[in-house]
Amino acid sequence: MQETLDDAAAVDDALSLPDHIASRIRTMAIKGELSPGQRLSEVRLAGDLGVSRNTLREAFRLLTRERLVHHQPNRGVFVAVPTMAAILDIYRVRRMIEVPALARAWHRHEAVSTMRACVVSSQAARDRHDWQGVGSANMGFHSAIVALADSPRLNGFYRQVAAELRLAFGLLDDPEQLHEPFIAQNAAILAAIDRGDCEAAAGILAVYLDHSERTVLTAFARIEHGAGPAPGL
Amino acid sequence: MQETLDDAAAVDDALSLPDHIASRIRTMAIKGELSPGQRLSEVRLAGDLGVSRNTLREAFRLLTRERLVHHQPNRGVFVAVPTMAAILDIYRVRRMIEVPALARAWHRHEAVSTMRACVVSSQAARDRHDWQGVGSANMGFHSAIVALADSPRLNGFYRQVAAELRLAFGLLDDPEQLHEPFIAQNAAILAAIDRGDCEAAAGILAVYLDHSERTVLTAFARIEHGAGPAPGL
DNA sequence: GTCCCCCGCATTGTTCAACAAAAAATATTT
DNA sequence: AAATATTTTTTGTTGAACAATGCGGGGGAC
Repeated sequence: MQETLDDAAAVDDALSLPDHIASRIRTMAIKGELSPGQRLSEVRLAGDLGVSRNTLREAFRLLTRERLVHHQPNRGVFVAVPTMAAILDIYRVRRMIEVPALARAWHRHEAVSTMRACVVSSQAARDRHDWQGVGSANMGFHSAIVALADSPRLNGFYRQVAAELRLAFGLLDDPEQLHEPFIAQNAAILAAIDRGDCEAAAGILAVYLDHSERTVLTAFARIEHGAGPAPGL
Repeated sequence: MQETLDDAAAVDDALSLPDHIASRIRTMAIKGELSPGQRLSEVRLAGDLGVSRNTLREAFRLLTRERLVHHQPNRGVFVAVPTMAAILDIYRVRRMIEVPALARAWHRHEAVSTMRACVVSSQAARDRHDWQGVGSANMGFHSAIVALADSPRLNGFYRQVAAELRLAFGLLDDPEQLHEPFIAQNAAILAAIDRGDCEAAAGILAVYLDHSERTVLTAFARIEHGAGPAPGL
C-alpha cells in the first residue's frame, strides 16, 4: 500500500536494492498492474522506480530466473504470459512437493501455527470481501505446508512457483470463485493435522489440488478462447 | 584477453554475457578452482574474466540465487561453504524429485537415450581414469532421470541443486570412491527401464541415493573434523 | 500498387568513471 | 595493551557514453 512513496518509503535493510526492486516488480505483476506480454522498457521503468538502468537490469535477471518475466536478447524483457502448459506444470510441481510434505509432517511443527494464522486471516479477508487478501492468505497456507518439510531449497523453489501461479491468477476475472471454496478445505486440512492424522490431511490436499487445478484451467481456457488470444507473442 | 576458451562448450552465443560469466564461475567452482569460503573480489575477478564490474555483479546475483555463492551486504560475495545440513537437504530434494520421476516414467521417453549415452560416457571416462568426466556423466544421468517428468520447472530446479552438490563434491579427496561404484547401478536402472519395469528402477535408485548420501556424508565428516575446519565463516 | 532494400531512430548491451557509504586496516592516544 | 580516531579499501549505486541490434519508414523498381 505504501508503494506510492518512492524513495523515502520503508527501506528493507536486509535486502539489497536490486532485490528490493525485483520484489516491487513482482508485487506489481501479481497485483495485475502489469499485463502479461507487456514490454518493460528499461529507461521508463528505471525512471518510474527511481533507480538506475544497471540496478533495474540486475532485478530483471532475478525475475527472469523466476520465470515471471521473459527476456529476448536485444529486444527487451516482457511480462511472462501464462500458458496452459505452465499451469499444468506448476500444479504437477505443487502435488509433488506439497502432498509428501503434509503426509510426513510432524503435527507440532511450528509451521502449523502459521497455517492456523493463514486460515484465520483468510476468513477475515473473505468477510470484508478482500479477495486479494484471501489469495495471499491461501498462498501463505500452502507455503506453510511446504515449510513443514524443513527444506530451505524446497521453500525457495515453491515460493517462485507460487509467484508464477499468482501471475496467472491475475488473468482470471472472478477471484472469489477461485479461492472462496477452499477456505473451508484449508480448515479441514488443519483439523486433520491437529488430531495427528497427516495421511487424511494429505488426502484432502490432493483433492484440493485437483479441484483447484481444474477450476483454474477451465477459467483459463475460457479466457484464452473468449477474450483476445493475445498479441502474437 | 581470451585465454583458454576451450573447456567444455565455452562460447554460447544464445546466452547473454552475464549468464555466460555466471556459467564460467560455476564451472570454476565445480572444478575446484575456487575454494569454499573464498572471497571473490569484484575488481579482481572482473579483471580476470575481462568484463566490467556491473556485468560481474549481474552474474553474482544469478549465482547467489543458486546458492553457489553467498552474498554479505557491504562485505562482498564468498564461495559457498557446503554444510552437512545442505547435503542432507539436497539429498532429500533429490529423493523427492528423482524417485517419482523414474517410477512414473514412460519407458520410451527421449530422455532414456540421454541416460544411455551417459552410462556409456561414464564407462569410457572411467577407463581413461577421468574422474571429473565420470562425475559429469553421472550427473547427466540423473538430470536425464528428472527430465523424464517433462517438467521445465523441475529440470531447472534440479540443475541448481546438482551444481550445488558438485561444489560439495569438490571438497572430497578421492573422487573415484565417489562415483565408480555407481556406474554399474546406473546401468542396472537403465536395464530396468528398458524392460519397462519402472518400479524396479525406482527401487534401485532409492537404494543408490541412500548409498550415495552415506558415502558423501561420511567423507564430509572426515574432512570437517580431520582437516582444518579453519575459516571461522 | 506491391515488394524490397536502404537508411535513420530507438532500445538494448556493455563499459567506464565517479562518488557515497560501509567495513577493514592502520595509526594514535591514553 | 586497550580503546579510539583516522586512513584505506571495497562495495553499492549512479550517470554518461558508445557499439550493436532490431524496428519502422521512405523511396525506387517492377
